[in-house]
Amino acid sequence: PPDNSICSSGRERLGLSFTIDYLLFNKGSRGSREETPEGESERSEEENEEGEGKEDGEKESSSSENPQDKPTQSYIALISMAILASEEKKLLLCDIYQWIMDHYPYFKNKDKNWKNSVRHNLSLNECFIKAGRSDNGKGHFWAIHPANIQDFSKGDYHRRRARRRIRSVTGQLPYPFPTLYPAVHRPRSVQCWCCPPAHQPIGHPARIYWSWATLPVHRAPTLHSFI
DNA sequence: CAATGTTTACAAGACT
DNA sequence: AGTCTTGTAAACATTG
Repeated sequence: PPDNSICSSGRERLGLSFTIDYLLFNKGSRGSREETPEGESERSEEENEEGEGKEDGEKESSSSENPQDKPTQSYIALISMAILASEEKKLLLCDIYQWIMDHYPYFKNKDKNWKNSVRHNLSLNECFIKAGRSDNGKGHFWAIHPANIQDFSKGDYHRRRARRRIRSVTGQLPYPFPTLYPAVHRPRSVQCWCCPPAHQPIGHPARIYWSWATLPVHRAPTLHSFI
C-alpha cells in the first residue's frame, strides 16, 4: 500500500517498512508490506523468528500450555502483544494488565508483583513509549516505539536489536519528546517530510512533524520539530 | 489514598 | 570473562 507521507528513499533511510501512520490509517491490510533491506548492522543477530504467522495477534496466546503455568514469554513480549492487539496500537496501563490477565490466566489471582514488573518494563525499556495522556488524565497511553513495531509484530522481541534500531532511527534516546503520536488527524495531503521543498532552509523544518518517529535520520529531532 | 511511573539493586542465565 | 537481558523486589515520586 502506498504511504504518501514518506517517499521510498526516506523509508529506506529509516530502515522501516512501515510507520505508525501506516498502522493507524491502513488497518486491515497489515502484513503485506515488502521487506526492508536492513542488510547492514543487524548481521550476527540470530534469526530464529519462529513466531511468524500470528497474523491475528489473538489466538496464539497461551495456547497449548497449562493455563496455570507461567508463560514463557517475557514481559516485553506480553506487553507488546497487548499493545499490538489493540485497535490504535496503544493502551493504558490498566488495559495492558487486563489483556495479560485475559490471555494468560496464570496472572489472574496472582499478587501484584507481576504488575510491578509490567510497570518496571514499561519505564525501563526504550521500546515502550508514552503516547498521550488518558482521557481522565490519569496515566498515559503506552505504545511501541515505531522502530520496533515491525520486529515485535513478527514475534521478535529481542531487546538488543530493538535498542539498536531505536538509536539508529533517532540517533539518541527516545526521551524526552513533547509530542507523541498526535497523528490521528493528519491531513492525507501532507508532503513527504524527508524531502522538504527546495526553498526551505536546511535543518529548518517547515511543517509540523506528526510524530518524532517519522523524522529523517539525518535531522536530529528538536523541540522545534514538534511545534 | 490508590494508581501510575521512575529508579535502583541484585541474581540468574544468556550472550559475545 | 565480561556484558547484556530478564525477572523480582522495593523505595520513592507524581498525579487525580
